[in-house]
Amino acid sequence: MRAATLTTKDKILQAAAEIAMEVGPVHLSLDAVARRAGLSKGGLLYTFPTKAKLLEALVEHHVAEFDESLRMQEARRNHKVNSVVQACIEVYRAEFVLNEPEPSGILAAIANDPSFIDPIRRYNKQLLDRMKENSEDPTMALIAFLTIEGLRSLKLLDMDTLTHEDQIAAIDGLRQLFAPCDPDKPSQPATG
Amino acid sequence: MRAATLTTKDKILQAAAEIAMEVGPVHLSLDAVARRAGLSKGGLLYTFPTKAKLLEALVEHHVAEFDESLRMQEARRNHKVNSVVQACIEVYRAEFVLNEPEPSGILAAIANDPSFIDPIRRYNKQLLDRMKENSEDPTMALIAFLTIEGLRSLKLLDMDTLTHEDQIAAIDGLRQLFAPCDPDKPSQPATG
DNA sequence: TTGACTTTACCGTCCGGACGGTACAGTAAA
DNA sequence: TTTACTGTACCGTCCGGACGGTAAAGTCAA
Repeated sequence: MRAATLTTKDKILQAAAEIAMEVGPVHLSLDAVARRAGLSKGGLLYTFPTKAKLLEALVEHHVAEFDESLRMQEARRNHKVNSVVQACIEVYRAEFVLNEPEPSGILAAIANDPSFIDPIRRYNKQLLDRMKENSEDPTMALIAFLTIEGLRSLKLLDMDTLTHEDQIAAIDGLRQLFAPCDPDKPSQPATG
Repeated sequence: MRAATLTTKDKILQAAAEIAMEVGPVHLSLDAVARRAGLSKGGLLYTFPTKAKLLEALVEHHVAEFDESLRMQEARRNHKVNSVVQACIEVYRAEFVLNEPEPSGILAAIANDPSFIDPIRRYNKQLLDRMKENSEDPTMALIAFLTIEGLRSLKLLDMDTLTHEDQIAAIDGLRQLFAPCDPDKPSQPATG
């Protein structure tokens, strides 16, 4: 487990996600992943003993990354009203601003076995509950959740339905809908 | 081409979509589809000469069905403001109320070849444009589009993140956000 | 209305290739 | 000496698709 350069595991995960997005999850072969990651098939099988383990890791990695970003955003908003929704918006916004192409590879996992989605299912359910609890208007929390889910799904499927400007407009629109309207915070925070 | 009972083509399409959702698009084999549809592999290949043609038909079918429903909903709302957004909401609502499980199979198509998504890409782009043009507030149109896209993606991935009540709440919430607030139409139409 | 022919809608078999996974010998750094 | 691989060779299975056949339904002239 090195830290300076990209871990072998990370290289493999990234390669797998890229290939899946390029040629489609069906044609995601271990041979191709190994080649793209710059190691042999033996080396790949050494790191991930089966294809299923690789796909599982893909999903785990995706959830873990999102959760980490979310908790960071939440931390700076001490459980105030709408803070979970706001944090979600900001996580998506940060991804978008950094222009992460995010070929997450979860599509590949699901395509191989629908049950790989279970962790995401659980995570999202829990996240939505927290959003609703923390919000003034549970229905608006739902809509916020779904809007972000919509944005994420478009990215997941590599759809350029929204232009860059549209995406900014959507994010800003969401932000305003859930902006803190307290007098002590007259406008949106410029924290990003 | 009979009309009384389900067409062979439709049976195949349905079988393919079902299998894809059950075992994952990767394991969608022509043999399995043929078996499920109640014919031989030869018969299947007679109807769809290649797997690609089958997947293409899956996507086409999906888009065509949605478009038909949408146009019907639009027809009863003569180009009034927000009518496109409203129509979209009602189409989703109708699907939901009828409890269509919609194993649409487009995931299978995309999984086999990402370029199969192109027709959907084009369709959605055009739809979003129409939504924005037809709406008072383009940003809110965006949010409506994304919310519905969120709902659709959850269904596409077979996610039960939202309970039945949540879905109703989300749809009703959307409806209210885009309800005609003209004096001549004081409340939501009960047309459903 | 019969016989000749075409079209439609399949069936069953087979083949080549791709893929997941195994086995194992070797190697270079730490 | 262990860890983290490389590289090669190979196995068994599955799958897409080609192909040859066939039974029934329709067409049409005599």
